Amino acid sequence: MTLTPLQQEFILHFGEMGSRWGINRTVGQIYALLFISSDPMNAETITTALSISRSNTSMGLKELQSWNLVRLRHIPGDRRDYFTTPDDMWEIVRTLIAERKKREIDPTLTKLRELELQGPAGDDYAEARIAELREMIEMMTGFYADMERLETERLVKLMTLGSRISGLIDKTAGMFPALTKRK
Amino acid sequence: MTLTPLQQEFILHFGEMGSRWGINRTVGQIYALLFISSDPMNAETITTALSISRSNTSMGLKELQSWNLVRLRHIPGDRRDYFTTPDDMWEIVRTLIAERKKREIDPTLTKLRELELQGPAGDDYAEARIAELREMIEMMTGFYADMERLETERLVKLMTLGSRISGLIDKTAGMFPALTKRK
DNA sequence: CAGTCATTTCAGTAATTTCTGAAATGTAAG
DNA sequence: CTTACATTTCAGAAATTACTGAAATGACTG
Repeated sequence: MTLTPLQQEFILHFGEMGSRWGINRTVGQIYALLFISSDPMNAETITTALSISRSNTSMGLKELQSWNLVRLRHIPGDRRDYFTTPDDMWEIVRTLIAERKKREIDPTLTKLRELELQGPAGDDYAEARIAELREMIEMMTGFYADMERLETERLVKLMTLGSRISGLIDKTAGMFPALTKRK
Repeated sequence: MTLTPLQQEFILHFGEMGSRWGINRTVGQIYALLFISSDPMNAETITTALSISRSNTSMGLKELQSWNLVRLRHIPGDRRDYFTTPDDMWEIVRTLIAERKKREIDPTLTKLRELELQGPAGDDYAEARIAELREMIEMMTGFYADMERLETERLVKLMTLGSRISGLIDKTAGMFPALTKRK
């Protein structure tokens, strides 16, 4: 397994970015390798391609599976596990956002609700800030949930609307009067 | 400086989440403390409130300043630096997204463009994947740039529109025929 | 069911990150 | 210019995270 210079550079970059993305270097590299490889790969191939230990590969793949970022494949007559990333880029992005939300936002939303349930703590400012933060997160996760339900086709349309979105939003003021009342 | 149980729990949670958010525990705690405190705080107060070292506070505040997440304030007759978080939650969210984009996405976008400029590397699949990834990132950052330009009022409207946006998007097909042609 | 191959687990080590205390630097006031 | 803080820097210690090799487990095959 030899990598082209292009693959090398791409993989090394993902490794370096890993820490910023909340994964470690090897996990980033494994993902990058699978992402730019047309065919599924087994653990042994990954191990030699990246010059890491077999056990490291195993743990990295486990991590990627926990993120739902890789697909397990099998080849007839070969009992090794093969891995790929989805072909569809939108599927990848959706998974990534969903998983990050699950790890980075949901626990905090839960905690904030918990704190509010504990009732007045005699600290009006803190309580108000916590409520405000919770409301903000709820609004954003609510919007995300709506977007998640849209088919890719419509999502693309929305994203490419650009500045025309502005006028569109205003038009809705008349269509849904209930929306115009803001606290 | 004594913290209420509510403050304590909130701060500890932010500390624990810190690593998932790409900051360390004390940076998370300092931010949390400032966020739920009505008045600006100086480094010494933060240090004792969180039971950390003065130097750690200094470094943490530097980090938060590099993220643009805190504001420096001064009190007449007091030459110490005081820190707060913005009152406006939307400002906080905008900053957070902008900074994460800068750290987590922009470097990769740059690298991908760089790789494409290096010309054909004789690996069609990898090249196609890299181009596809770049296009996806460009579409999303482009959309983000558009959203960033919207005033908060309109952004709130859009976010609360939610799935009702769907029908609206379809209507635009007639309004802007150019948009309907997708590759 | 014995042998072979694939994967996982795990204890120890290596590498990295975070934190501290002390010293250095900066800064305003007298 | 000196004193009195305030803040930053930085080398080493502490804590955490990542990685490896060896052993254990699992799973198919003949």
